[in-house]
Amino acid sequence: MNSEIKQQIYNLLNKAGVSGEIELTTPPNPEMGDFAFACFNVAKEWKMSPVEAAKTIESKIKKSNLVDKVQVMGPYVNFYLNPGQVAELVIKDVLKKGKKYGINNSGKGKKVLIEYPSNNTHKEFHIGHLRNVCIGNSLVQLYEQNGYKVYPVNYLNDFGNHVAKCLWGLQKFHKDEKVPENKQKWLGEIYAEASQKLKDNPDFAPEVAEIQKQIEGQDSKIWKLFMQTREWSIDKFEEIFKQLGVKHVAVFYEKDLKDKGQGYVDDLLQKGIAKVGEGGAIILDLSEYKLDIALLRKSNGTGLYMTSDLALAVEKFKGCYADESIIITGTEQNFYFKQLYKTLELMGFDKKLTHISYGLINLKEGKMSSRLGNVILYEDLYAEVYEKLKEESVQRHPEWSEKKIKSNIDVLAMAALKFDMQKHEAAKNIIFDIKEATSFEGFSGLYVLYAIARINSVLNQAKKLKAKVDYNLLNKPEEKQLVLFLAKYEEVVRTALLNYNPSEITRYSFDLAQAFNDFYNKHSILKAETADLVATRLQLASAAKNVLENSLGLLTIGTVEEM
RNA sequence: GCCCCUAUAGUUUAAUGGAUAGAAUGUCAGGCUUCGAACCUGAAGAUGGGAGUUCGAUUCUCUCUGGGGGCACCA
Repeated sequence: MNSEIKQQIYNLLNKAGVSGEIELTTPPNPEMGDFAFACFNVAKEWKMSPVEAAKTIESKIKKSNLVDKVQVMGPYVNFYLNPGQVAELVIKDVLKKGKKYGINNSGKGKKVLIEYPSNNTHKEFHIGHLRNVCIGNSLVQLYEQNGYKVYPVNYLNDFGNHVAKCLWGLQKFHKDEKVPENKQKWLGEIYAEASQKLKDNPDFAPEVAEIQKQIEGQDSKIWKLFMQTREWSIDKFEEIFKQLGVKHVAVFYEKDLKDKGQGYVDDLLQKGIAKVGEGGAIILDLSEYKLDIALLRKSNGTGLYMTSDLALAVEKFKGCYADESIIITGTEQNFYFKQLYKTLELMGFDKKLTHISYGLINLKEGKMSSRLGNVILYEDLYAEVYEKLKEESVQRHPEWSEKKIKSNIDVLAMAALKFDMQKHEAAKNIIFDIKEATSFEGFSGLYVLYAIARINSVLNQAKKLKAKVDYNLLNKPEEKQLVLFLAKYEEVVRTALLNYNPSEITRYSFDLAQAFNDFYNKHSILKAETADLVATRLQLASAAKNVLENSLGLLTIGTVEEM
């Protein structure tokens, strides 16, 4: 809620004898008031029943300009705000602050590294990576807009076992094939195929291990192929990142970190923290922290993900002076990251490390895995959404040029996808239904964009007229609800950042669009009864547009004039 | 086998221990000579089972059942 409103209600409660931290809630129904103070805690303090406490507060409270009425309902003290007063306060604030409305300065002077999506070369970029990027993009925005200095970085794993598998498959089954146009996709498919073959026939394992050794040893037999295929992958990723609006300030590659990581493993071994385990592998016994045993190096001497991750943690902080490093991965790596962070701690590494994880995307048909064939590739998904939107747009706007249609859909398709990826809390597994994602009805990015397009249409049709803005005219329930929604935005931004949870913004932007549509359908803006009311409602509409755009901006979703 | 996460309308989901569990979609019934119907209004529809803590539990604890993930050479 708007801090000014909050402060005024706090003051009233303080004067009525309530001390300490005050929390206000929203009553279940607007007829029961706009804000509520629950008296359970204060009742304990005053040694009376919550109902008595509420009555005591009511009798001591004085009304103000802003607060029209105070009414007790059971253990709650409910506040009714004056519609004109609250409208003036909120709308003026929104229009004055513009793009800066809703954000705060909580991050001033703080620096944060955000690492995402840290995907693998030689594999597909699928819908799970899309979810990662969407969450990462939004976190970058949330931090940046709230005053933090943000360093978005990426870590491409170009040197792991998956590369060996892919190159093995390529050499064994696709050696003389003509390389298709979409090379990255081709490599991804070969990787998936190789994984499957290896699973079906474990006898191939030594061949893959040999290739892994060749790669790590920069053997000339494989190095050229490795570097070339690596580049194919990276080029495509860069293209995708550009389209999604990701701006990494630095990219780290496992290729460059593995040796350093091996050095840290040697150190740990020398210090007696790590030891030689079964079969000669280097391990770290973390069982006293209930983290089992971490494997730092394979028995054949080659590295693992952990090996390079030790070096990455250190290298990331060089060149930027961040206080904290955030990394975004799937929840399946939760345990691994606990092990990694504990290992770093034992190494003496003392930076703040935060692991944000997001749930798996399950398809209606079953689990998503890049090892199996049932993946939805980002490119395919985008193409499908794009086509569907194009069909709709051409139908609605036959007079639009192809160029205009394209530039419009570029924005709409991205909005649809990014919104859909952030509908739910990051940590939750989600079930992805392509039909729903491409339906554009209800809880979708297009719904919000449509509300903005309608506001634009109204604003463009408004004629200059002699009229006086008078916020007291905004006395309809739908107008007041819309105003209260606008006021709530600050708090939504604050908690979304606190919980690392952009989905709170997503939901808010939809709720706000809904509140506007409700108002729009019941009351005419341009044909309102008086010129003054027209002018005032235009202000309300502008404010709604402003906050809708701000909230979508945090989700890195752009908007269109018309659609 | 051990550890972690999770269970809310037909489906996808929301709810710092607090008021009548909120949406979307689907179904049914309505609304464009009225600022853009990719919209709006209305109806029916949910907390997996059992115990416990509490004035009060979707929320905390235990247990059972179901789902997901992880657990030494994958990432």
